[in-house]
Amino acid sequence: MGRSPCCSKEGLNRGAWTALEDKILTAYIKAHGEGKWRNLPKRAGLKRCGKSCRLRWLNYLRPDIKRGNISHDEEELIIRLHKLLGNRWSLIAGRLPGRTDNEIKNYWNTTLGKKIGAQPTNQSRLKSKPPIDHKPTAIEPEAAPAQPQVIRTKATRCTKVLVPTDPPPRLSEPRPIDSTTPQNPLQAQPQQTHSVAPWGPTDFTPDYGTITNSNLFNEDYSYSNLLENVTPFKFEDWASNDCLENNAALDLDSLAFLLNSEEWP
DNA sequence: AATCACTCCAACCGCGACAAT
DNA sequence: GATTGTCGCGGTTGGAGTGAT
Repeated sequence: MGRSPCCSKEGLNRGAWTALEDKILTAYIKAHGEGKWRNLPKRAGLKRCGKSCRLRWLNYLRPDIKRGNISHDEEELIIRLHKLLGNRWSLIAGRLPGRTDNEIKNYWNTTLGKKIGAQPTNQSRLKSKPPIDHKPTAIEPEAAPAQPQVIRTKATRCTKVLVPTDPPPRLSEPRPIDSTTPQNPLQAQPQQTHSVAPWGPTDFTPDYGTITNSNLFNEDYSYSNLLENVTPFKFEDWASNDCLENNAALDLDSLAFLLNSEEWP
């Protein structure tokens, strides 16, 4: 494609961030919000490139970040989601509140990859080292498939969202799934990007075609994300949360079903 | 105590996708 | 439709920390 570098690297700090830089970045984002990463360093007075600022904020400075001690539940969820999604760390991280894609990726490469006998993504560094002390664990699949089926979802950006002033009507009944509706909402749906919210102000017609595999997961203003924003849920109860009385809930139920399914790879 | 081997994780890099022009 | 700018993602690397010899 031929891209110019994201920023001139001359005169910029690199490597580990100092406490002062962290403080400046945090203060700036608290005052002005996230975004406009390219201009942020200049405005904030940081000698860093915008990308670096973004990464530092997202992976380390964000106030909602949970650090360390990945619980057994989280670990299990990561493994299941990885089976389902492959190395889509951002999507996996999206289902683990407070965890970052980088953290999950690192955790996978250093811990889980060995635990479940999968190839770490960082093969160049680990290829010469066989997994040490590889003992079966409770979460280890008995016979890992040679080629796990991975659904290649695609996260898309959705920057323009029309949010109706009225909330979507609550559905009293789940929509019957007809023969043309994929049983797996993560599968077989053409990629769609919404320029408006999936419901209309007066015409809310739930459809698996409007909640797609991508916007089910991405962090944009997707329907499911809006619901999450209204009622944040913990992943432990994400499939049973009462606030999800609509097709987003169905999608989450479907996902929960898939993750719990023995047949799913 | 010194050295080596290895692990872990923060940070960097390159690229693709999308929006704006 | 082509080009340019920006953002976000996944892969990779550097180096600090730690354990083994």
